[in-house]
Formats: sequence, C-alpha cells, structure tokens
Amino acid sequence: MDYKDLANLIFPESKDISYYEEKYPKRNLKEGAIVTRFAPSPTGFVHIGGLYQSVIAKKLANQTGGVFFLRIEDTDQKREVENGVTGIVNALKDFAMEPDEGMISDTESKGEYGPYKQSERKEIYQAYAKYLIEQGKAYPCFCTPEEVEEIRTKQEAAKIRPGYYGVWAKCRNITVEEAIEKIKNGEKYIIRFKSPGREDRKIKHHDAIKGNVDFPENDQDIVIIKADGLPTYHFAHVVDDHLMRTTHVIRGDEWLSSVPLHLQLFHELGFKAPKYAHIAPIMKNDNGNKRKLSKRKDQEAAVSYYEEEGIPEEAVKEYLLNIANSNFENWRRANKEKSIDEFELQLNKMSVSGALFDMVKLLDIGKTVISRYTAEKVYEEAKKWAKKHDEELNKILENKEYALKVFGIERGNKKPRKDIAKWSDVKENIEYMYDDIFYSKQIEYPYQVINDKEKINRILELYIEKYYDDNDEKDTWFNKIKELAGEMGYAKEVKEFKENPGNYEAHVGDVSTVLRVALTGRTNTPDMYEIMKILGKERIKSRFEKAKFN
RNA sequence: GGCCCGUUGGUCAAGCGGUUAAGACACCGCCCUUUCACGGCGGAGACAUGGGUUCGAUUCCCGUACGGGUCACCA
Repeated sequence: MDYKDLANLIFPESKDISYYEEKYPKRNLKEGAIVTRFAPSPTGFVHIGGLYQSVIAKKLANQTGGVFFLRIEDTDQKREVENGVTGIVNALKDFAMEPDEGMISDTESKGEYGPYKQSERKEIYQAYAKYLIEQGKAYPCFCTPEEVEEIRTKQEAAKIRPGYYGVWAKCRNITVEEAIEKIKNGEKYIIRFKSPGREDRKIKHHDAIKGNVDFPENDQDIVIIKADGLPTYHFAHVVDDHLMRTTHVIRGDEWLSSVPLHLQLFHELGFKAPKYAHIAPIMKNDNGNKRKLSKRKDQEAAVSYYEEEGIPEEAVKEYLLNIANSNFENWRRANKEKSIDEFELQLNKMSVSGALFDMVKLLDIGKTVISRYTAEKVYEEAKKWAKKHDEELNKILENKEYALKVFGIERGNKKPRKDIAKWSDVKENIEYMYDDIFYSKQIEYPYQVINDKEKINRILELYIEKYYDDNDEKDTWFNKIKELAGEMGYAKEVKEFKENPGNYEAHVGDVSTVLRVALTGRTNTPDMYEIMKILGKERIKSRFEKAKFN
C-alpha cells in the first residue's frame, strides 16, 4: 500500500487536479496586467482597512488593464455573520468600488474563475489536498485538539518553540498502513501539510511594500483541511490565488509572518507564487498608544460610518490615497479637476508602518471635494444622503429649484466656498434660508457693535423702505448700505473708521452685521448680497419685522 | 518570550553621506474683505537614544529604549 491508496481512501471522489488546471487557465491579459483581489471574511462590517486594501488593489488592476475581484473567505462557519456577504458587496458599491469579477450579491457572482465563495470550493481544495497526500507531502493527523494542546503545554514549559513540527509532529511519520487502519477504524483526523522546511535555514522574500525581508523557513506542519472538510486560510489562499490567477496579493501586514509558509505551499504544490504586498494597518491613538482601528471600540473603523455621516466616498478614497502615496497630494494640487482614477499608484512608495487615522484631514478633503461640485451635484448628493439619513433635510430639499439657488451661493467661481465637509453638515448650513424653519425657531439675535434697540430698528426700517431694491447690482447694493451708514452717522468706509476711530461709533461693516443678524439670525453667513437676492424684498421685510424690537 | 518590522514637527510625510531638513492638515499672526469660509503672505514646531564607520552622519553598521505585527482545526 502506498500514498495513492491513502489518498484514495481519504478523498475517493476528488477529481485529478489537471481538471482544475484546465478549467481555470492562465488569464489572457496584456503584459504587465495585474490581477488583485479583496478577500474578506463575512464576519461583520467592512473595516476601513479592508476598504483601504481594496482601493489599492483595484487601482493597481485598473491602471494596468488587469482584474480586481471579490472573493469571500467563509471557511469558518462559526464566525460567520448573517448578511455578511451582502454587507461587503454593498459597502464596495457605496464607495464605487465594484469588483470586475467575483461576488455581486449574496448568491450571485460574475467571472470565469469561480466559485468566488470558498465554502463552495470544498471539492477543489480536497482535490489539491489529495494531490499532496499522493506525493507524501501531506498526511492525516489523528491527534485530538487536546493532544495538540498538551504538546504545546509541554513545549512552553520547556521553553521550546511551540507548534506541530519535527519530532513533535507525532502523526507525521505514521506509516501508510497504520493510517489506513486508523481511518478504517473510524478515527477522526484532519489533514496536515508535511513541511520540508528547516527552521535554521533562511528564506529571502521581497515584498512589494515592505521590501526585502528574511525569515527562517517554515517547518510547521500546519493543518490544511479541517475536521469539517474545509481548508484553513493558508491552504485556501494558495489554491485560490493560484487557480484564480492572482498576480499580486494585496493584504494586511498581519499576514507578513506567514509568507514563509505560503511560499512553501506554493512551491510544494508546484505553483508559481504571486507577488505579495503587505499593507500597514490604519492606526488610532489611544491614550498615547498606537493601535489598530478596532471594530469594537472605534465607530470610524466601519466603512458604514462614513456613509452615515455623509462623507463623500470620493473624499474617503482621496484620504486613503493620501495615506497610501504621499505624492498623491502633489498630484492632486497639480490636477485639481482630474478624477482620482488618473492618479498612478506606486506600491513601493507606500509606507511600511501604520498611519494614524486623521479625521480632521479627512474632513478637510471632504470640504475641498464638495467645493468642486456644482450646485446640481451638491443637491443630488445631499438629497441622496438625506433620503436615507435625515427626513427633515429630505423635506427641505423637496423644492429643487430653490435648493439649487441656495447651493449656488458663492459656488462655481474660482474661489468656491468650502463650508460643507459632509452631507450631515448641510442642514445646519442652509436651514436659515427656509422660512418654515427660520420662523419656527426661537432666535437670540446676536447683535454686535451696534446693539441699541432704537438704532437697530431704525437701520432695518430705513434699509427696507429707503434703500433696498431687488434689481440692484452688487456695487449699487453695497453703496446703498454705505449711504445708510452715512445717514446713521457711521463711517461709510472701514478704512476711514480705522484711521479715525474716535470719530465714529461704528462703520459700514457694523451696519451690515445688523442686517445680516436680522436677516439670518447669524453673525456669519455666505455673501449677503446673494442671500438677499434669493430671499427677495418681501421676505427680507418680514424677517426684519420679526427682528425689530417693540 | 522567539521571529519579523518600524521610530523625521501634534498628525500624514519628503529625504536615500555634505540640504537654511520639502510639502500637506492642524495651530498662531498679518493681508484681502460688509461677516464667515476661501485665497495670499509669514511664524512657531522634528531627525528616539548610545556607540561606531567616515573629513562629514537624519541618511550606513551595532546596541538600547519605545511602538507595531505574529506565533490556532480564526481569518
């Protein structure tokens, strides 16, 4: 009896691997095309780090004419979460990150290299495991979890490197006959890889991000097929990325230390290993300590958070690109109007250590991104967000024509306003332009320099009765406020006031403030001329009436 | 603990043996300006540490400290 008999006993139904090798041929892509993937487990919400990896992976694929696909790594049924796949698919959609290939819903996929869900690839993994067993490169292990634990305890007590390897690998040298007998007796087993490695030898690895990293060879006989018949991550990774013809594995750097194992697996299987790019995680400062953004503790760890807050997906991606390649910033400054798709990402410019997440910077990018939008686009996006997250704002925005006027204030010129960082800022930003809201609110008018009741009333009266005209051009409009200032005995020019501060009680700017406060209830607003234009004389007048002191 | 990796202003970061050590965000001041935002100008602020190597180290080597990752039938 030989390895073949053993293999046949364990996986009697499995196809020969040549079947799969033919079914999933080398991709017909142009030279240099990069094939990447995002391969999350459906264990909860999508982490910002996952989005970060995806942005990089997709970009690389796109800029080389390659393929970016989505594979679901659901080999751990215990950790699986309901609607996990849908959550992932939708998260990518929210960020305009749809994969070229792979899962497109909980059950559907597109592409010729599927299934793209590991739980549906069981027979494939088993075929490759069988292949290894046939060659004596993998073996059934009959150790119970308790026995393995016991080995570990001994090792720890003796301060020896823990693990299932070398002399500690009890089942490694069981004869084929014995193994077959045990199996026939119904003993439980799992399949382990028979590592040819030696811990005292080094391997060289060149990582596309981390550069040259040398490791000891792997000598652990890791399990490749678990008791439930599904593969472990390591085995699935190697089989899948080979069969799906991935050229670059972009993943979190928590995987860096398993590279020796993965390389060994590729080698023993006779596959060409892909290139690896291990991405540093996004960190957070926690009481002076740097730590990974955590799903449990940090709301900003979940990509859904950004959608809920209404931070434009474009801004989030720009921020991520900022962290990824520091030359992005320069590129952006030189190419203000271009889509980020045109930026060429370089893996070797990525930082090897994790950056602290900076919400302030993200929001700054959000402001800049939104400032570039047309009023129409701002309207569409704000409306879309409001529909999902803010019923009141959604209602406000029903009158599109009017909303467009409001969003159009100081927009579209070379120095557009930058006051909206995220869609959840919009309501606070525009609500005073809506009479329903304006009149329903109790307003404490925050008058400044001029705060005498009589004077304020007089300014408001004079302005509306004597000066204001809907048809005035901006210059005329402002000259009239100067006239009014003069009539009140204030300085008509700020300069004049500053030169002779003793001569005047106030200046034209202070008069403007009175008008602004009466009109909006605020001291700070965008251009008042544009606001008045939108409101029109009647509405201005009635707002003044409300503001007047009795 | 073993094995890997890292450490430049508050944050993100250029830099790759000789630099006044870029830039961005944040901060401060000034200018522009009817307010705010924008924009312009300016300012403060950094090479973790000790040894080497070198004419010269932020840059190369070694140690130390600190931080991160990893050591599962989880990914």
